[in-house]
Amino acid sequence: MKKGFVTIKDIAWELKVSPSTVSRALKDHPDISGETKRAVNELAEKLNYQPNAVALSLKQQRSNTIGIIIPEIVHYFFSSVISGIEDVAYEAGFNVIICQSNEMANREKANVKTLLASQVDGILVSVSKETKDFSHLEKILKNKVPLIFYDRIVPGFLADQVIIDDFDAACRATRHLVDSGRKRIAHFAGPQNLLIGQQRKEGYKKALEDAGIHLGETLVYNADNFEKARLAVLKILESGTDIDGIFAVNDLTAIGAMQTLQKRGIKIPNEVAIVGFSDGRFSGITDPTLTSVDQHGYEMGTVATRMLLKRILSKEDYPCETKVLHANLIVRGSSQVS
Amino acid sequence: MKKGFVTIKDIAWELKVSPSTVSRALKDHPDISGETKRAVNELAEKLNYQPNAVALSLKQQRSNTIGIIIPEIVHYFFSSVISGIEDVAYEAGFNVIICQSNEMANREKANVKTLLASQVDGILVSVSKETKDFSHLEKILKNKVPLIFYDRIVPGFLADQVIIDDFDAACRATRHLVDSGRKRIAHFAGPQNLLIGQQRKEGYKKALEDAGIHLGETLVYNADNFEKARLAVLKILESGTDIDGIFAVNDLTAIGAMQTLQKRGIKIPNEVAIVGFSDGRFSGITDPTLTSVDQHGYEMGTVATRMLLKRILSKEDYPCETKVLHANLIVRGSSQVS
DNA sequence: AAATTCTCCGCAAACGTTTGAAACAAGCCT
DNA sequence: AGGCTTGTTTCAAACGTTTGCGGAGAATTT
Repeated sequence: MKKGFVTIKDIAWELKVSPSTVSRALKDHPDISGETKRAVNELAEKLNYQPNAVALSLKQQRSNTIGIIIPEIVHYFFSSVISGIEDVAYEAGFNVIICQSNEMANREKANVKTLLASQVDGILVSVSKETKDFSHLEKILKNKVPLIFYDRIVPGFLADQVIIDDFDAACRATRHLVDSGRKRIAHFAGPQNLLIGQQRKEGYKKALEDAGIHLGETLVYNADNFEKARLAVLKILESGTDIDGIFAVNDLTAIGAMQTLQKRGIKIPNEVAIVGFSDGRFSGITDPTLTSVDQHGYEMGTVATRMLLKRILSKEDYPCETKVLHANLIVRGSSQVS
Repeated sequence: MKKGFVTIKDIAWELKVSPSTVSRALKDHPDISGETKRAVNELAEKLNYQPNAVALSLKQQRSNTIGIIIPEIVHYFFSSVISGIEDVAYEAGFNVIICQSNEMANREKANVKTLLASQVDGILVSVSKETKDFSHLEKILKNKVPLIFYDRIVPGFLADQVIIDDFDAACRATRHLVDSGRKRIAHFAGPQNLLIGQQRKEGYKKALEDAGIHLGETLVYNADNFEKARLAVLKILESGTDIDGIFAVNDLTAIGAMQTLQKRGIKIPNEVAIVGFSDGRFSGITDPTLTSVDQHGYEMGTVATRMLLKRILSKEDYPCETKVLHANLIVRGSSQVS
């Protein structure tokens, strides 16, 4: 009464039957007479009865809740992953608890603790950039809670995972530049201690090799944000280096490069074509619009969640799975001479 | 054992004491001898005991979880609100369940149901654009669950709320244009059935009146996205309407306007100055950078959560509160002749 | 008429934890 | 010795729900 919540007991008391009868009536158990069922359901409806999910969790040792650990929700990619997760989870009757690590290892550790204490039935993790030690993740498995990595995985860690084929996507992005006739394509690369940084660079190199363009790393620049891109472009211009295309590790970098080039009067895409990678929201608002790789965050969320639910609902153990999602190249104005 | 979780009973059994003793020992109850306490804590540590949050919730009729209903997480503003909420909530030992309404009324209704079933201790709501009927929100209060509105409120609904002073912010944004010498300032307005649409337009009109510029609504255009902004600008140019400033209802609109003007060779900010509103992520990557209003999403999240926690933790009832946050105008290149 | 089956329902235990009250032992005061 | 207090521990009930088992009564079979 206190909290204003109607319980099975309230209904039982009102109808002068036992709680067990009410429970069974509500779930259409064959042992209960039609008469009783009708009365119970009617009253439940009238009193607006809502089963207490907490009590249920305790009873059946299953919280019907899954936990997400995510680096930073403010990124378009990650928030679309969340949307995918939520949709599948709610569809299956699961709640979702979201924890942000904010790219900090100890925060991530605390998140794991929180989620385990909440008795989540499974956890989806994208590890923070800072995470070096994985004992907290091992603790998850030790507690027999299913764990799925999405996007940012831990190489060698035995768990299900769903990732983007960064290498292939980078390769196709670069090939697109090659196919449109570019020969001197630069790469603005991300940090090489991160897998995505490596993979995207390797994809770039592979595409060039395949095309018989032997540049090695002579046109690879270390630039993974707006400002660094600006500086890299200035360096290119000042050194008189000849380029006719740029494949950037992310959209912000691509946009920084594009603007700096434009300011110097260089025409995009005619003189230099540009391809970005994945940050989603920006590609439509630049001028010209930015060719980029669509990382399919939403799809990644749905796939990862389905893998998790499968683990949760299956009784027996089965080997770890890895799903590789293919990213699409979305060709827009920055690489297409119209 | 099954789930790999250590319970108080396991510890009790191992130490041949009762569960109650263990429970009290863990919370340093004075009734328990130092000897026992030490033994219990030691074993708990060793076995990696984690209190079962679900059992706790059931026992103390408090889940230590708060629910958030949010229109769409992918917007920068909303995701920063979430960050603010999370930080304060976790600080206070509360979990957070996030539900997206995706701007759909019936989805929002389902969210309320989910959250109530999860026995959340309080709910933070930003209503969807579609919501016309508020019975589901009333149900929250009927169940004596505290409810706080943030950003998108329901006028006349008796609940705590925290909002931005849109009127004032719009007024200051417009005044900034006036102060920099602009006389013919257009407003690209949002839908007038939404409060923010109205308020921002009124703020615009107020600033002009204050400055003795009597334009009425002659320069108000209905445009609240990238494409509509493009069309509105074309209309202005074709009709030969003279403008030297634009205050747009959001950043995307501002950017659409800016690009279209630039394509026609009009210099920003020299010929037309532009001010946007709030979408956060875009303002730094345009050329010139975009003057805009910072909505302080993170702060809104923290403030709203503190209000909620106060409600949850206080025993007695007190009148509803409304907190109005002031938004900052961030002056950048699009309105400032350097 | 007795034995069996069927229909419907309640009892009690369980999930993990907390907590008021009771129990027990030991030590102290009359 | 009986009555106190003091210190430590256990008992039992409770939170809301589910579920195996048993039981009462009626209907059916033998």
